[in-house]
This record gives sequence, C-alpha cells and structure tokens, in this order.
Amino acid sequence: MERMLGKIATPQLKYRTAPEVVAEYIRDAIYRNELRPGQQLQQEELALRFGISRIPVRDALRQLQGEGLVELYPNRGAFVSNPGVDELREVFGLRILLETYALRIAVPNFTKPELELCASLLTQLESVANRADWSRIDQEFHAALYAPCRQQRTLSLIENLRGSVNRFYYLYLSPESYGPDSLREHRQILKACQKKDADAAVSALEKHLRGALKEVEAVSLNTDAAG
Amino acid sequence: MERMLGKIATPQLKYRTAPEVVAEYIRDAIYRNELRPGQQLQQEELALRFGISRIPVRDALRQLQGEGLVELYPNRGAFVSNPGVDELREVFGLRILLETYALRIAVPNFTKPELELCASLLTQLESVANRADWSRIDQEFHAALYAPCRQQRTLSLIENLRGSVNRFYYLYLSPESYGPDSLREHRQILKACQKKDADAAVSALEKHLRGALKEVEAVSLNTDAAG
DNA sequence: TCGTATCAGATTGTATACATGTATACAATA
DNA sequence: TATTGTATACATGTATACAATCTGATACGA
Repeated sequence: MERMLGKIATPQLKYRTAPEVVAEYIRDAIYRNELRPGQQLQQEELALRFGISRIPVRDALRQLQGEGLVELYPNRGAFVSNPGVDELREVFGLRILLETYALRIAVPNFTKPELELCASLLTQLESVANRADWSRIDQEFHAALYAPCRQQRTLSLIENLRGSVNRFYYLYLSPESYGPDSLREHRQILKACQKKDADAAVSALEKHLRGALKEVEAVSLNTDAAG
Repeated sequence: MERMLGKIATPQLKYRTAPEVVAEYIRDAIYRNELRPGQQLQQEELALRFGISRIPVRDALRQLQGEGLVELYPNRGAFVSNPGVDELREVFGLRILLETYALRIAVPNFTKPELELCASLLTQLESVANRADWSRIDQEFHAALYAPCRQQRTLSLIENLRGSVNRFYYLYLSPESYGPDSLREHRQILKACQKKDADAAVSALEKHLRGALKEVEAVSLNTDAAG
C-alpha cells in the first residue's frame, strides 16, 4: 500500500516517444556540427528520414527551440541557431557563473566513486584520437564534475549553456591545438576536488573557461569577417 | 483566424502565431495562479476555448515544457509544474546568483530614463490595491532593474526562473503581509542604483530574495504537510 | 537598367480523422 | 474483503488532407 501511484510519475515511466527520438538526433547532430549554424531544418525531410509524419517532427523542433538550439520563424521554417560573438561572450559569462557555482557546491559532496569516475574520464581524454570522442568525453567529464552538487535544474541549465556554445569550440579547432592546455587544466581541477579545495577548483575552472572563450572569440571574429 | 490573432506583416520579425498566443495565455494564467500547480491541462478543452484544433495547442504545451512551467507525460497529458520545497530552494539559489550578477552589470549602465522608469514603477507599487497588480508591477520593477545589463539571454533566464517560483510567493500570501518589507527593500535597491553603488544594490537585492525564499519555504512546508 | 508587380512552386500551419495508450468501473476470483 | 482481470470510455499520438504563407523567378512599366 506504500507504493506511490498516480501523483508521481517517475522518470522511468516516461518512455521514448517519436518527438524525443527526433529531438535527440537533431541535438546530437548539432553538437557534432553535422548540422551547421544557420542551416535550415526542413520538416518534410526529417519526417522522411525517420519514416514519420511532420507532426512529431514539429514537436521535436519546438522542444529544441526551448533549449535554444533551434530558432523558429513562422511560415519560414526552423534553423540551427547561430549566435553572434556578443551572444557567445554572454553565454560564456553565464557558464563561468553557473559552473563555478555548481562546482563549489559539488566539491564537499564528492563521493569516492564520483571522484574515480572523473579520474577515469580524464584518463580516457588523454588517449583520445578524434575530435568527436574528445567532445563527448570532455562533456562527460564536466558533467561528472558538477553532478555532486545534486541540483537537477542547475545541471540542466549548465548542460544547456554548454550545448549552445561548445560546438563552436570544436568547429574549427583541432584537438592538437587545445588538447594539451585543456588537459592540464582538467588535471588541476580534479586534483583540487580530490583535496576538497573548492577555491582552487573554482579558480582552475574559471581559467579553463576563459581560455575557451578566448579561442572561440578568435575563431568567430575570423569567420564573421570572412562572411 | 490569423487576422484575429493580430498578425503583423513585417517579414523579418517574428510575429504572433496561434501556439504563441495560447502559450502566453497559459503562462499568464499560471503566473496568476488561475491554473494551480499540479492541475491537468487538457488539449481538447484548450482547443475549444481558443476555437482552434489540438495541434497548435500541443505546440504551445511543448514550448511551455521547455520553460519549465508545464510537465508532459506521454499518453497521460500535460500538468502545471509543481516543484517541491527542494526545487524551490534550488531555484531561489539560482535567482540570487543570476539576478545579483545581472544587477551588478546593470548598475553602471543605467540611463536617466531607465532610473526614472524604476522610480515610477516603485511609486505605482506603493499605491497598489490588489494582488494581481502587485504581482505584475513587482515583476516589471525587477525587469527594469536588470534590463540595463543588456544581455538578452541572461534576462530571459531570470524571467524564466522568476516565473517558475513567484507564483508560490503570491499564492497564499497577502500584500499586507509582505508589502511593507518588500517596498522598503525595493527602495534600498533603487537608491543604491541611483548612487551607482553596485555592492549596496546587490546586497539589498540578495536580502530581498532571501526574505522571499523564507516566506515561500514556510508556506510550502505547510501545504506539503497538509497535502 | 532598375524597381515593382505578379504568379507558380515549395514549405509551413492547421483541421480532421484515425490509431494507440491510459484510466475508471465493474466483474471474477481467492 | 481484497485482489486481479476485463471492458469501456476517454485522452493523447500521429497520419493525411487542405489552407495560408513565403520564396524566387519572370514580366512589366518607369
């Protein structure tokens, strides 16, 4: 009789619907830069690819609009969002604010398995071959860093902000260029977490993010000027 | 029907579509507590009320899901989100973080008209009669405080977070109870902005928000216990 | 030549109809 | 009586069909 029925719908009860599958596909494709900023997303084409009608595709596009990855223009269509340099700066400012906030809360909460997960991901990062793997594992490492803050909404916001701008980081840069610096900074952050030194961890993370912003700015300014 | 919805024929700008109208209606109704937390939103009923089909209603619900005001459960329907005390605390933490961040950037950027707008809204707040007006003008005052930071994405995030929790502030409390304290704090914030004293402004704002959280916590704990 | 008007094709927006999943009430059983 | 199985009603999910709108190209006039 103690079963919680009705009122609370556990996440496990949510199963994958067509719009979610489509949204996830498009989201990943945007993260991987298979779909480029500014590119149009046609409903019919997506519907054909998934063998469904346009209705669930529209649902998926609406959801992605809410996440800021897609912009919808009435009667004109959906486009992969293409933020300008100013917006990139703004989002990085928010990322520094929120990610340091989450990390500071997380540091005292780390469990041993959580620290080991971070260490494992860092090891994987060191032996990564291609850009796609780097992107994915880098994402997982950062998520593992913030997870111990145990604040779901905060984590969602961070993931959203990262998704909005990280694709620009990986778009024109090669792992050879940013890899070494990034790895060193990752090690500093993790070491500080292991020592429960929140200030040091936050400081290293902020430096990490400011460095990333610098590179994205340089790339964006060039590509904007080029056309 | 497009005409009834007040379409504007400027090609470059986004104009109001049916889903946006419906979304705005539901959003406002949630803010005003006409739609209560946990309440189900039936597609057919909404479609009938607006004289449209369920398709644009579904679009609106998807959008509101992205804003965190509505939760969708496959094959079961849409419900007004009903965060627990923990989530309310989390959101208030984020509000303090983001609103003080925005205000600190805004303070040095205030123009004279912007300061006058804040002063005008504060005057209106002092002579407000009913709860709905208080809620609306309070919202406008805070928006006017942060607007000079000139960061659209930041402002959207703040509005979103405020919308997620403010309805609980106005749900069971009367303006007589929170009005005097709130007004005094508002005056402190505005005075500091006029003096370009960012530290003082941020400090007063943080106190303001922590006070609001305390009241919401008290109310939520009671209602949770009551069922 | 340039700008404007207009029309066809393409794409999106919405209504309707049908398929599927869920919840409630009731019957069957232990 | 409490639990389980089943039927029915209802709400949601999706496909199809049609209407509204946009885009781009062409024709026309200044």
